[in-house]
Amino acid sequence: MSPVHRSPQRTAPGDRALDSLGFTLDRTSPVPLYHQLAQQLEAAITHGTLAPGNLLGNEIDLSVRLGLSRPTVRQAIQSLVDKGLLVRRRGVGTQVVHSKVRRPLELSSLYDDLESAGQDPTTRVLRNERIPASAEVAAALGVAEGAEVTVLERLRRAHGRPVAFLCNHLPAPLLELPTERLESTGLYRMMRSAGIVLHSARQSIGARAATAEEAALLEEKEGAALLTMRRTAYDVTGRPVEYGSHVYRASRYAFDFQLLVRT
Amino acid sequence: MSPVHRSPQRTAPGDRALDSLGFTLDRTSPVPLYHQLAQQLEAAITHGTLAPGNLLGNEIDLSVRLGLSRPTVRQAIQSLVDKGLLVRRRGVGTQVVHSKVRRPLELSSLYDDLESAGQDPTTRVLRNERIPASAEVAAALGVAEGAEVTVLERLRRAHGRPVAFLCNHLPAPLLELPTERLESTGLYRMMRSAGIVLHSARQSIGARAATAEEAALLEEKEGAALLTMRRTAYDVTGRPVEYGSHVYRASRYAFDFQLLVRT
DNA sequence: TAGTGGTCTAGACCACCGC
DNA sequence: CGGTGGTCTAGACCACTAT
Repeated sequence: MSPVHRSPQRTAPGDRALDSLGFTLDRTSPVPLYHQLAQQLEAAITHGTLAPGNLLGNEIDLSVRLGLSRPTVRQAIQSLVDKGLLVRRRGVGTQVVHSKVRRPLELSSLYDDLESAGQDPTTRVLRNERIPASAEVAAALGVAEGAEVTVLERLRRAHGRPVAFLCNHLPAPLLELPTERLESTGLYRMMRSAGIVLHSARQSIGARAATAEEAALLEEKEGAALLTMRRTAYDVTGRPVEYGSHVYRASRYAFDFQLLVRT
Repeated sequence: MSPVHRSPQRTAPGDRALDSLGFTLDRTSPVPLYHQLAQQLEAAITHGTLAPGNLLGNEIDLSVRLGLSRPTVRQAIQSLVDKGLLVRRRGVGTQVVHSKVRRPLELSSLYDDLESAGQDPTTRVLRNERIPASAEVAAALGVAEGAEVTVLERLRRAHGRPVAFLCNHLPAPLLELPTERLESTGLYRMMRSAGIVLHSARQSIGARAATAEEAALLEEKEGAALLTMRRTAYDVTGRPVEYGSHVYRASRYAFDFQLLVRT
């Protein structure tokens, strides 16, 4: 006479695939329970164990089966809804979204710099010095004109061919940027390990024709279409910590990302 | 001997500006309490009543003062953290982010089509008919090649001058798209009022040189740099509902948005 | 050490959906 | 109508930060 009664395995397509999944929760772990659950659900979705359209089963049953409270289960589910992997509908249930929708995780070039820098693509530092801030840079970084800033110019290659020219400015007192580490580690990783916690960035993506210098550097013809990106990044205190001005070879690069619709 | 004791008004800069704010909560309203609170907090931030750097006061006090439970207050605060308006730090408190960080709400061209279509910018429909799907369109929309799709070609102007050429394909059975309504209402609004609930979109932004036809249409020179955007939009069931292929005059248009860093 | 947000529990009632 | 997620409560203990 258990308080929970599992209905006789409904084999209708797209139903309760969760029943047979073995979830393991470690209450001694420092990882929050809702996060452990979310990770395992996400893995099950990624591996196809939880197929698109599958219902997750109602939250009450789920919490009883897992030995968790309902709010904790909801928190796990909510995090996957926020990632776009699950959809909740009142009166219906929670189901896995169809696969086409969730292939590229999201984000744009900030992610690119943040994670994949110095990997498959190689980056060569062309310039790395401290100079007085120009009016434009000073305004973007919120420092006084003439204040010392670090200027960085880098050429990024993929498969041996140029992809982008990156110019970045940072307040000089913020951190040291030895060229060797920059080439192997990537700018954002270095900022993070220097204790700088990023909060957000404002970006503007545009296009224009290549100048003669840009063309030479990127192995394009003068006047070729280039993709441009300007960005100011802020840390959690709201202080601007980086101002970037990048140009990409449009013939070899595009910004790919996913948008979730705010409901 | 009240269980909560309010420390003597600290007047240090950036502290407890919330004390004097009058929040009104209506328990008979269909609007959730956490949402009412979030809206009023957001308004206070937007109007500057809650200045950047201001601490919000701890969640326990706040919930007592408002007559709400702590989880409800947390839910309100969390929604503003997700929007990038507030920052929480354990052991410190919750504070308003600095203003530069939060100027443009976020989103890119999906928002543009979703909200601002048919407003200041005017849109002229150049083509609106039903045709058999090409291989490319069929693949993008997940329909059979040759299935009936609606093709839309529009020219968008701002301040009387061309800004973008928009080409969209939709599964024909999805909805009716009378040209007159399209020009006044915008595509996404029409989809929404037809009961189509959007979930997400995959986008790719690139650049290339203008063809002769595009140049003529957009009042640019042949070979001028254009910004391009390709997008597939999905509804909550994961079904593709729109495939768009847009070109923008780079000299008069850029994608502007804010990224929040996933922590 | 005191104060903050982070996590978690065990209930409750309601609104919406599909049958 | 029964089942689902949506909202809300009133506690509890823990981890981190600053002083």
